[in-house]
Amino acid sequence: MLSSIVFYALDKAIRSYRRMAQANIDRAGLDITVDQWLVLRVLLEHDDLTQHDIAERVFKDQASVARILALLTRRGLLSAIPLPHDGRRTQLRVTEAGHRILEAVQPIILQNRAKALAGISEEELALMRPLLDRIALNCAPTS
Amino acid sequence: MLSSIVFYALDKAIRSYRRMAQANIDRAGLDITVDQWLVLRVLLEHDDLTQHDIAERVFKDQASVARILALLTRRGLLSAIPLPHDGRRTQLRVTEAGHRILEAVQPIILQNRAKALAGISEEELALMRPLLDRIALNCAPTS
DNA sequence: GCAACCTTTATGATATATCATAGTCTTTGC
DNA sequence: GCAAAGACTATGATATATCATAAAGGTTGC
Repeated sequence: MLSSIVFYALDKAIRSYRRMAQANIDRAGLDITVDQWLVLRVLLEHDDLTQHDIAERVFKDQASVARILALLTRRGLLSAIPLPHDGRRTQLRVTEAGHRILEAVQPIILQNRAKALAGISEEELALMRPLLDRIALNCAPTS
Repeated sequence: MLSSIVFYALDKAIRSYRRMAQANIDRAGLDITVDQWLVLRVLLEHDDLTQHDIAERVFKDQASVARILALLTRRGLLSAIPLPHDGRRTQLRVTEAGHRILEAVQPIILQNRAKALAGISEEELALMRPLLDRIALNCAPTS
């Protein structure tokens, strides 16, 4: 039965990609994880998000985001300045070091994607996308 | 660019599925994780595997498998009897309690898969499979 | 038989995933 | 304005992911 192994293939594909991506970042001597990169990337474009907002965008848990933000801040890739109008939140800004590492990682990410998708056409990707979205939708808590 | 978001959709689909699957197992009052279930399921059919063999089958790390096995044993779902011909290894056998929980989880897994794939045809799945396999192959360390 | 090598397992360190909850701050209803 | 409700962040507990390595056992060459 095909359905019984689709999830295994899905899991294997995404895990393989993540391992390869991380290995290539490491190999370039860049000290950042794929997940940290993803969050930092989001903050580059939106610096007024709550942890919950960030979590939604990167499809993670708020608790995971909190810990990733703490790590990014500890590593000097992110600065967190208290917001005057809300004592709970902080203004998150990618630092200079953060910008540098984002720029250094960017071409590696593009290479990784190209390598992962070698031999797959845009048409095939276009076929796959709605199916993946449908699975996510089918599994969503509210549905 | 489609390629830039395929991995996000992939990640989201598999994470959504895993969350839903775990939630349904929890809701049924069954105290086991999806990963533990997966490993236990493999051991049901093959009880002569090394941790490395198991890791390959479930696409995990040997270290992860070692910890999952320790947990399964600690919970009484698995028994580990030293093998006489190799002092490093043990004979892993699913216990009675292990069999019971596997049987209880099985129908839930089937429901989960059905729910996740609602509205997707076998033909569409058949299209997706080779693409996922191709991604995994493209990302494999040796390739 | 022994040394070198290989296999297998266990574990330390760190990062992430998840749930639950505590602590703090803000908003809303009245 | 105050109390209740809600929003936001931090953190504890546990599980998994990954790399590296230690520890122990097995195999091979000689």
